[in-house]
Amino acid sequence: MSTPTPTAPRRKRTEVIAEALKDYIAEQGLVPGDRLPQEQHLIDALGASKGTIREALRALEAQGLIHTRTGPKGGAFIAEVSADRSMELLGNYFFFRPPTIHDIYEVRKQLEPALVASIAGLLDAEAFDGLEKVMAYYDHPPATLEEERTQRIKELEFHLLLVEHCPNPLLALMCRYPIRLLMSHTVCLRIYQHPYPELRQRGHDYQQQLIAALRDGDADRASRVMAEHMCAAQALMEEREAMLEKSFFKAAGAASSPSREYLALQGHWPGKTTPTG
Amino acid sequence: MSTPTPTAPRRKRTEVIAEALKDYIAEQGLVPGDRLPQEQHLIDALGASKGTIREALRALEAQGLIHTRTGPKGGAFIAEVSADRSMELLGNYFFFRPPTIHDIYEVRKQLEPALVASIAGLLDAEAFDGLEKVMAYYDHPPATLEEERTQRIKELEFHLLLVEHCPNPLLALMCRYPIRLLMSHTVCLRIYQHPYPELRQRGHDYQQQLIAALRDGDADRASRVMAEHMCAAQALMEEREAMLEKSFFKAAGAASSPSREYLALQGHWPGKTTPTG
DNA sequence: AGATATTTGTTCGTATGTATT
DNA sequence: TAATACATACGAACAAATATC
Repeated sequence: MSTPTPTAPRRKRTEVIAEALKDYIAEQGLVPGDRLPQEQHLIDALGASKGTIREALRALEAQGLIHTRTGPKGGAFIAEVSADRSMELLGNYFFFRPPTIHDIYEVRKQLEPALVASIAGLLDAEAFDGLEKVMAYYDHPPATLEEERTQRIKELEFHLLLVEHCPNPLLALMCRYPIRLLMSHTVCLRIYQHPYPELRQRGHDYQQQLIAALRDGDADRASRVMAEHMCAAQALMEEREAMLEKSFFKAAGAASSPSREYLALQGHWPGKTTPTG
Repeated sequence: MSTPTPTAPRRKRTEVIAEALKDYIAEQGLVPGDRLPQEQHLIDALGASKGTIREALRALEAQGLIHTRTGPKGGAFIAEVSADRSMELLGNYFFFRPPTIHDIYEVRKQLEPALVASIAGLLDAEAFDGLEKVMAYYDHPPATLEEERTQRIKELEFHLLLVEHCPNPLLALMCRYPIRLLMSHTVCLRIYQHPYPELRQRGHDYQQQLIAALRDGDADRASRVMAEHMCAAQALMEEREAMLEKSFFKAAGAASSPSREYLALQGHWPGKTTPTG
């Protein structure tokens, strides 16, 4: 009864085990916090060696599905995949297909109005308090370029705060991701490093109107304000992007991230363990 | 020298290696198709054992970042993460936060009008041909319940075809995912198994109008048609969902996925609720 | 087509690290 | 502190796949 799987390229034992574990989780209805059988048990039950089992567990861990602890009472535990982890994984998809500023705002423009509509009437005093606290970071012109950049990031955090209250998990993640993209987008970081009084001023105004609408529980008005806000921001950002492209057209060396272990691949490795018996 | 770093959970060697490899990929500017150093080289360069290296590679593979081949000229190759893989990983996030039909349509309603606007004028004869070929599956009332379900799936495929032509990768993925969700959503599958002449008829009409608008390269009209289409579909689906919920309120056994290895070993699995036996 | 070399895939035995009791 | 239970890591050997001759 060995289904030959016509075009299948002979799946690795590790993959099969990983899928078996996933199925097991679904089948048993395991929920976050539950523990998987221990390594030795899996070895016996699946007839695979420790190495293979561990590779499978590593694959699940990379997907954020489990995390492991050592010691008694340790083992592999089901985890609720975090939004951060999911967006990190999403980032891999876009690594070789980087969205442009335009692409990102095209999505924000569609989704964030719906987002605020969905949370109108759901915010409590604490939520409004948090929003206003963030807005305080940019209710005044920045004194330095450093503050300029901080203000831009805080403006984006304002939007992330809104997402927190969205009852629609799908809409929430889809709103969150473009915002995170902007926070780390190279072009944005360049744009954010230049003075841009208009962007701050108009953004702040819109957000005040938005809060007013949300306080009234007026979903439609909130939605309209956000739509305008997004359109204005898109226009300003794209205009700014074009300006920057013209002004310096050379590829500035990317902000050098601190050198890490991979440097060993090029020669020098902090002699950790010399495995010379 | 009491507790070295109380908050640091002491990262596993495997994780460190996995990150090192990721950094290496970024630093070296490797692109899909490029090969990573072979196992033995990594073992030497990173001073880790074969098992550890392999676990790290497995983690990258689970993320869709690499795939490996055996034999001469084999090794670990950089892969372009596929949309399918990304959506699979996204599925993990929503596993414990399942969006409702309403949630899904709320997103589709916002995004798909923008989608068709973005592809107006970009479709060639072949593209229109493909769209009409799919529509042929449901240009007539279904004869059987089986055909009923097939027609619903084909309608969704129509939308997936549109996505293929979207130049905005972010928008494309975000349109694709809700559609895939509907294709596998348990509630949808229940809904799709019941006759629903109106849904088919109206959907087909809208799609014809949509194609006409796209042929004219009229982004605005295409967008409006899609918006109406989505609103109508949402209303019909939610109404239908409510009906079904009333009619039978028991959880029908989910369509069991094809038996995998673990089924053969099911006797060996421990029960879920075995508290520290 | 068949032999061979190269490279990953899998297993086993053992030792170490870490958290619970 | 010691004993225990569990994951983590190492290394050597062997198996399987596949490109090349």
